[in-house]
Amino acid sequence: MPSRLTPTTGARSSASDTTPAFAPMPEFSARLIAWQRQHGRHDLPWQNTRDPYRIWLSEIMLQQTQVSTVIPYYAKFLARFPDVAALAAAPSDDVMALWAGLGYYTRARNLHRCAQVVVEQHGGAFPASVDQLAELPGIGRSTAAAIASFAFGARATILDGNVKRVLARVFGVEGFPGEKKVENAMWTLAESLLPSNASNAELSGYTQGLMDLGATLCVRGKPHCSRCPFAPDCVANVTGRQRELPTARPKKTVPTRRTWMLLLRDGNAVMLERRPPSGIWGGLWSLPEAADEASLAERARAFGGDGEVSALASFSHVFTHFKLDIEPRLAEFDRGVGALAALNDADTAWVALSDLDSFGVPAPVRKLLASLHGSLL
DNA sequence: TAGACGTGGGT
DNA sequence: TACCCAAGTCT
Repeated sequence: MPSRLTPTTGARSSASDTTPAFAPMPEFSARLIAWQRQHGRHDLPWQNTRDPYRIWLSEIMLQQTQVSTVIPYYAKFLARFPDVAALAAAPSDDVMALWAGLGYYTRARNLHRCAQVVVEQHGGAFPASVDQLAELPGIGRSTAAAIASFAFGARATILDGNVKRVLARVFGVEGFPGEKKVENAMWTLAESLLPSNASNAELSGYTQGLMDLGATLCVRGKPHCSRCPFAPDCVANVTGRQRELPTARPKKTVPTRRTWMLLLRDGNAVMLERRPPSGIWGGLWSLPEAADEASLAERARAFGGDGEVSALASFSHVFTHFKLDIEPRLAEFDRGVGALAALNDADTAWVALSDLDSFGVPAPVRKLLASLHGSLL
């Protein structure tokens, strides 16, 4: 029986609800499972295991982050924290230091908290249900489904960027998927596509297939439709609208902020300051900042310097939602290495440039310090 | 609910 | 170069 792939507009009960309902494709899951078995990815570092800890760790790292970026971090974490108990027992600063450079640092704080909750409230074993998983810090609806599916063979759908792209194209879902209304429609569609009578292994393969199809064939730029199992039925392929689906995010001009950073140096050591727990780079160690040149000089004096600062090359760092112009200023300090440690407190640390790896430092700040380290050698 | 929240890779 | 955005969650 050929399936209907066009939107059945106006099929909803409410007349004011203009969201099109999409007819399910009965053989969608079977086709996807078969494709995944033969053409999907089977050798990623977090595959070929049912260990919820390893699966959970990978899923958190993979949130908004590409596979190639995650791989080295995943290896580092697993080597240092082989199980959830080891992670739960670690000092927060160690977790942040290991996460530094991966971005979205709330994930690291939630990762640590989640490990502690699993140990203290679940006896060290991750819960098997989607609902219980979704109650844990840092685990939302999609990640809960991924963990439950991979670790326990649960019947639950993910809805990540891959799935949104696949659904938008195959079923012709219009509208920016970041918009709540569109996302809700996609959740409903994704739920309707889940296989009804599948084994645990098939359900894991189905979930992996959704990700693999989006990541390897149904890619953003130029999808490889000739190899896709859904090509004959895909709305985007049939109508040549691969470039228009999914609907792009509305353009917005990103504002620019400016900050002055104090590079207080004493010999081979620099002073780091702990950032507040929330906001950009929350909980990381960075350079002391000020909103203008004069305030920075004032801070340098407060730390015991003579107020003389020299300009280093300015640079900018682009975030998703704003651009940050950074004005680094160098101030020399001369107390001698032995006296520096006595100046440290919970939020201040004099650190040897060679020891930066043991602190969680934002990527652009790390680069700035690395260039200084290089120039001192 | 829309905005905050990083970084690096692809085009 | 500049722009887009990736295995999303939280508030």
